[in-house]
Amino acid sequence: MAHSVSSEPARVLRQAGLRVTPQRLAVAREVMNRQHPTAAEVFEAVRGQFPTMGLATVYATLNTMSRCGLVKPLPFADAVRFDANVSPHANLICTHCGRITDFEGCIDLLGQLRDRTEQGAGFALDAERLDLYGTCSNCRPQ
Amino acid sequence: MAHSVSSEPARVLRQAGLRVTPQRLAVAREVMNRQHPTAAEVFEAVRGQFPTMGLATVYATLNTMSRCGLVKPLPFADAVRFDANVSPHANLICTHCGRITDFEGCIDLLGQLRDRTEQGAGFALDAERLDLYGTCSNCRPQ
DNA sequence: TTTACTGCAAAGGGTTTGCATGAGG
DNA sequence: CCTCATGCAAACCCTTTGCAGTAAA
Repeated sequence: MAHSVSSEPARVLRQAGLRVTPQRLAVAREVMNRQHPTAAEVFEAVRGQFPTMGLATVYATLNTMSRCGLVKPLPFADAVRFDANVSPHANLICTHCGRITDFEGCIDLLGQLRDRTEQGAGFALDAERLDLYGTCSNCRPQ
Repeated sequence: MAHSVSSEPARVLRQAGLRVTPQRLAVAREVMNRQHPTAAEVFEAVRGQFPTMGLATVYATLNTMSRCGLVKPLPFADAVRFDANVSPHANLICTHCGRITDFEGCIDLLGQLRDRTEQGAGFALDAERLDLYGTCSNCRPQ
């Protein structure tokens, strides 16, 4: 890779036409490095570097990034989580430890889904949210 | 069918071990007859029959039904919607008219998903939420 | 310099809670 | 009868809004 890992968020922000502020960089870094964090979790992680930063700024940044397609908001019962992976995939949600991991091994099935809804219901598929609830490998008996 | 349509909700409630009150019957009827309503929508529909009924009672009933597996809560950005169809299916969400319709023609794909997550990530799938965003047949140009 | 982001406080809105009353089994 | 549902109001908490100050480009 030509760029350092730490420059990735800056590049992504700039490319979307957004102003690159230190606060935004921190938020972008956290949302990209963590697994589907909430705004509060990003806030907690970021306030160490910017003690004066407000939760409203975190929301503003995450909403701006959502509007630009850089992250995808996932409403859950307790709060909205933000997914930095905006390409088609499934979210594996462990009901024991709560961890959410991306699963890419089903992109072809999402393609089939597109055909099915098109032919079966005349529905033109644009995007999808696929949450799979169950038990992850760490939480299984063996 | 042996039972009248109107007795369905009562039977479902009783079978789950829940007390059958007139208010609960009304809530159960609405959530089963409507397409993924919010608590507020159920409340609006039910208050015609029970003017003294409170929104808190609607929430209490829907949460009780959720706990018993009679409905499935679907958190969205604006509010939680309740799905009376608890068997595996996809929710077709039209981004133009907002209508949400069930799509059952993908149960086999959900089965494949189970195998994929099992073999690909050691993940034991229990339940899923599949929301498909797009344009429904009514909203398409022909 | 211009435009947009930050930060703080207050408001908004969906959902829950507490408690007294009332009804189902 | 005993337990649980109802109804009302207030509280909760996540999220948004308004606005003055400030920094990116």
